[in-house]
Amino acid sequence: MSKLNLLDALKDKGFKLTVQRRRIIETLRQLGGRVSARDIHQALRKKNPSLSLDTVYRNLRLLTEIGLVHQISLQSGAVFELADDRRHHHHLVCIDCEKVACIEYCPEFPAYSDHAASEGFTVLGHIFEVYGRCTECQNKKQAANI
Amino acid sequence: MSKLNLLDALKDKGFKLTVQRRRIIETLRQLGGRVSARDIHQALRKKNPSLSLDTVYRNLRLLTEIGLVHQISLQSGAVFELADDRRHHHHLVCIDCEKVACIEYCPEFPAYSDHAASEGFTVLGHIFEVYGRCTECQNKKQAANI
DNA sequence: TCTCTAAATAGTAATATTCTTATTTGATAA
DNA sequence: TTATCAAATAAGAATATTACTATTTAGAGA
Repeated sequence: MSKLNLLDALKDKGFKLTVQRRRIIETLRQLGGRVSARDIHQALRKKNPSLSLDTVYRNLRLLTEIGLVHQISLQSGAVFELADDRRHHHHLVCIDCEKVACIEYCPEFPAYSDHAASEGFTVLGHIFEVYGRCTECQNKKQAANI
Repeated sequence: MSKLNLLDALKDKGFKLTVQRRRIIETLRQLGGRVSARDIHQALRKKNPSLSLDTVYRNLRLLTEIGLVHQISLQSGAVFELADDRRHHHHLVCIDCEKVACIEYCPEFPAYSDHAASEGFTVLGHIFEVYGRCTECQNKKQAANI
């Protein structure tokens, strides 16, 4: 999804195109993947000192909920990335070392939208994260148990 | 999964069976679904004043990561429930009114474990949440736009 | 363009969650 | 049973995230 389409998508769903939202999306794109709310806030504060941290959080949550942004929950806090830079995907998080790997898989939309419809829900977005152990941490674990 | 099996599962994965863990699991069962870390902490404080809130958070995260507990991320904070009380399931969350509905669907394990394996990951658990709008909030939204 | 209104924001306060470090404890093996 | 040690905990400090409220603003329509 291009930048324009992102803004269109926001508008289509009935949300306003505020300057803050434009800037947050722009910054998500500029900084690349896996940035925290604080990262975005600090980057934007340089030129727009009045930007509220609350606004960053509020919009990241909104963008996540309507599927335009991916959220990755690490122990150290949440990080985000635009959902449009590559094919829709999710993440593997190592519970020992916090390493993140991309997983080229997404729970298929039709598979659960039917269930959602039966509950009267209109689906907008989702969060899907897989937890496990990476190769190195599995080996460490085994070595410790010898 | 019965209570004993839960404890066995913890042990099998190499985690210690501390009294705090037993009590947290026991409380999750007693309080039923969708309790917050604070709920659990307060319930246990009555009889065990020294229990640390940090311990509750740490264990809820661990239990979630290894798939024994479900986490639901609401705007007001995260709530949890044992994964064993009924068939494995997930949740629909209304982004307007925060209503939660159960969705009898889970991204099938084999479908993504292959992807995970190719990255060298051993899968332990996952978080899957669907965001959307419930019937009432869709109607409100439409009424407002007339 | 001007007005109007619900939605969004800024600033700050309040909570929620995680981190740090010294101490305790479950599990293992002698 | 006892010693040992990595894992887990308690307590409190530090961050992360959300809530509250007065004010501003995007978008719709006159």
